[in-house]
Parts: sequence; C-alpha cells; structure tokens
Amino acid sequence: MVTVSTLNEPARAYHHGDLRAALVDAGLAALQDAAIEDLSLRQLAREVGVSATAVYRHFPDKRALLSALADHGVELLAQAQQAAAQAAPPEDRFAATGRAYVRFALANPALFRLIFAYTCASGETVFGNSLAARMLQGHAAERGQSPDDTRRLIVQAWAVVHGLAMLMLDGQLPADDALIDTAINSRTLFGG
Amino acid sequence: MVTVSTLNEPARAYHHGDLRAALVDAGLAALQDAAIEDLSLRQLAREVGVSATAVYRHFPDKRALLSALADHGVELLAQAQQAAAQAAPPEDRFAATGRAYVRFALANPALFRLIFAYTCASGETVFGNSLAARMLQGHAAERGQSPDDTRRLIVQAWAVVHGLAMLMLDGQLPADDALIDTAINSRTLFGG
DNA sequence: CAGTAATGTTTATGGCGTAAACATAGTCTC
DNA sequence: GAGACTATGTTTACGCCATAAACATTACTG
Repeated sequence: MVTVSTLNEPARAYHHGDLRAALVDAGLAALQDAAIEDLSLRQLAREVGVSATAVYRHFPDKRALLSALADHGVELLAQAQQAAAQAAPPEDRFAATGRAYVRFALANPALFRLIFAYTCASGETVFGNSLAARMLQGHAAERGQSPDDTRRLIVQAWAVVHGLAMLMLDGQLPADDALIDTAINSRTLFGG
Repeated sequence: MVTVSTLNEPARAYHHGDLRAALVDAGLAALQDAAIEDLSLRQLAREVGVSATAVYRHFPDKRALLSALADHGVELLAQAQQAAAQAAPPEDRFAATGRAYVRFALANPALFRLIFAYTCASGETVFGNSLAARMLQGHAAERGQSPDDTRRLIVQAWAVVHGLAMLMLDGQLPADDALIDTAINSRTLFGG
C-alpha cells in the first residue's frame, strides 16, 4: 500500500522512527517552561504526535522517562561546570565551578530539581563517578590539609552551592548574580 | 429528629465541628510518611470521614491546604531551632540552630520540602519576620565585621544548612548525624 | 517469503482536582 | 419560638491523568 506520501508533508508513518529520543527531547523542552509536576505523559505523546500509551513501549512508567531526563540533566550540568572551570584562571576554578552550578540551576530550574528528585531514587548519587565529582575532589584536595579535611571541604562546598541554588529557586533569596559571587567566595568561605 | 446518638459512638453529625483543623491535622499526619505529591484531597477527606468536596468549604483549592500545612511547618521548624539554641551554650548557639535546621529536615522530610515549595508562592520569604530570622541575624551580627559582612554570613550559613539538608533528603549525602556536625562547624566554616 | 519481535493504537479502569446544584443545620431577628 | 439567612455538608458530573490489556502494523530474521 501507500508507504510514503508523495507530497512534501511529514508523511506520518505508523512507526515513528525514534520515539524514545523524541520523547526525551520533548520532555527536556517542556521542562524549560513548566514545572516537573505539570509534565504529563499524555501531553508529551500529543506533542510528538503519537498515541497516549505509545510511551510505554520505551519506558516502563513515568518515573523511567523522568529518570532519563534527569540523566540528561546531570550531563548538561557537568558540561556547564567543566566549561566554567576551563574558562577560569587556575586559582579561581574551585569557585568558578560552584558559580556554574548555581547558574545552571537558575537557568534550568525544573531540570535541576529533576536531577535531585529522580537520580537518588536509582540508588546512585548524582556525582557518582562523574567529571564534576573528580573536579570537586581535585580542588578540595588542593586545599584540604588531610583526607578528613578534604572530605569536609567537599561536603561544605557542595552544600553551599546547592543550598544557594535551592533557596534562590524557591524564592527565598534573590536570584542575583552578585549574591552568587558574594556567597561563593573562597576567601571568606573556609577561611582561605 | 434524633440529633445525637445516645450510644458512646462518635455520633456522625452532618456538620463536622472543625473540619478545617481536622484536615490540617490529617495533612500533617499524612506528610509524616508520604511525599507531597502522594497527598490527595480525596484521601484526606476520606480519612476525616467527609465527602470529597467538603474540603472546598475551607480551602479554595489544594494549594491553599498545602500552604496551611507549610505555615504549620514553618512554626515547627522555628520552634525546633529555638529549643536547640536555648539548650546550647552561648558560643555554640549559631551552630546549634544550624544543626537543628538539618535535623528537622531529616525528621520531617515531606513537611520540610513543603515549606519551601509552598511558602515562596505567596511572595513571602520563609523567614520573613520569624523568630528564626531574628536569631540568625543576631548570631551573624556578632560575627560580622560590617553590615555587608553580616549579610554575607547569613546567606552562607543558611545556604550551608539548607544545602546539607536537601542533599541528605535527596540521598546525595548520607543522612548522618556525624556528618552534620562535621559540616556545620563554625571553626572551619567562615574562618572562625 | 513466512514468522516473529518491535512498535503503535484502541479501549478501559480507577484516581485525581474541581465546579455546580442541592441538603442540612446552626444562628440571628422579630 | 418561627422563619430566614448563612455556613457547612453531600451528590453528581467533567475532564485530566497514569497505566493495563488486547489488537494492529511494521520491521527484521531465517
């Protein structure tokens, strides 16, 4: 029978081609201007032009899709941090990755939240063996005077940037670039 | 007609008595072992023994109920912090309120999250004019060498405890009492 | 080219938030 | 006290959601 329309129209085939990737793309796009809880499988399916239940051929449930999106988010966050580190002078890299962390959160609120809402579930920690983790560890090791000291620095540094990001996202602190710079200041934080 | 059963039974009256308070109580109870997104108006109504839509006589919508719960949460958090401060020696009070903040989050995960998810929406900041805010400000002022310095200390201190709380709640850091003590240490944080 | 696995669709179920219309019971006035 | 008003419930209904089951179409593999 007719397989492909001879017109220039998109030619809706029965099979989508790469529905999984299309759903992930649509999901990431949706998260750019909607909160996590407003994201619905049916809506995504509609946007991609597929039936509501087609999603389940690629993801066992909604959680799985959100996890995939979260994984993507982790990648993007790591890239942002790496780029910031490379662009900064060596002595400022520790602080630069922190600033990048907060700025990423402010630029991608829903995605940032998703990362922490749906990565923990899989048992893995966000920075399991990621690039960001190694960077953080490296910078902390330069400053730490002992292994314990280094561990403490890592936790404190992560806590500061994460807390700053969350408080700004939740409207508790002004989402202000100057405030980020003030708060993430290795001279005043950690005494050095 | 028969108004009240002569038996010792609860005597289901048409009017509940104080449905609003009952719903808030049920909501707070539900948040003790369920996540925010699993909390449903219908379920609460069922638990209180009332029709699904009775809720709307006391709250315009679900948001409003959640906001009421969040307000309650803010109160409880402030109380926990105040109690911790009073129990600590003066020089340790700053850190003690911080530890109380994180411990409260770990003890009441859903409620803690709710505070920040549903207080920002009303435009107000969580610690608007609260006790906790004044305590934090007081302690920071003792340490800050200038108004700017004090402001910075407040932001950094809040960010550290909030970040620590969130990362632990999200399973990114072990929800460990020892780690709380290590991370919130005024000697290593803020250089003194 | 046949058969099977992969991928979509249709249909159905039960839960949800919420609006509208209706019922009951306290309260307030004469 | 009697009647009206208002507060507080209930019933019913709508449209959305996630998800399961059965069925349809296509792609792939021998």
